[in-house]
Amino acid sequence: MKIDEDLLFKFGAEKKNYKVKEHIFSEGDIAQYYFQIIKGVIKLNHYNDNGREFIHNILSDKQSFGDAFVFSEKHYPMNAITLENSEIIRLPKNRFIDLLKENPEISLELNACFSHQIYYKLKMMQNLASQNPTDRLIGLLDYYKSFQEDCNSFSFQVHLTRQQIADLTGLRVETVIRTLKKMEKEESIKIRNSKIFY
DNA sequence: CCATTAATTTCAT
DNA sequence: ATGAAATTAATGG
Repeated sequence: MKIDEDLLFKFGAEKKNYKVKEHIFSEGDIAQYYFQIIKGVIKLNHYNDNGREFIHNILSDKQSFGDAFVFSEKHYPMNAITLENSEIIRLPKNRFIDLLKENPEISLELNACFSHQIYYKLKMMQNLASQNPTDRLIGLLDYYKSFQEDCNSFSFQVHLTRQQIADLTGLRVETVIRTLKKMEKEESIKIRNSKIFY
């Protein structure tokens, strides 16, 4: 989701700068803001009982996060942590709801975004249930490519490290490396200087 | 350069 | 086939 920044400010949003590795919110906090990235990269993650990290999503410029939680009184089930120094706009949730009431077209657009998110979350879930590492990777790549304009094959560079891909798919980094190589051989992806194109 | 981080390989299970 | 540990490559200051 992307809302015009001036409009957000008009409704009382504030801009905040975060250093790399800072928590924007943490698991257990109550959602009180709509967040949108002006510039930077953040990850939404969770640590399981063994201390292993699972990344729900990695987001960058012009993308929002945590939006789904402002409509309920739920606690966040995950952390939001910056991966780079980032500028982020935040709008208190009641003001955000005012904004939506006065701008029904944005409200509709938000529904479209939720729809997109739910669709891919569901697909990711199905892929994660698969034993086949290739399926999990393809699912992830499709998801990231879905934000991309250009749908030509190999036109999309994946800006994720091997480790991040592993944490997003529940695979080990070695498995990711081995599977990517196999996929390159099968020509479903291209790799140039370790950069992945899909 | 040196230090840090990421990618890949090795090796044991 | 998989993952921990070791090695090698790249990135950044």
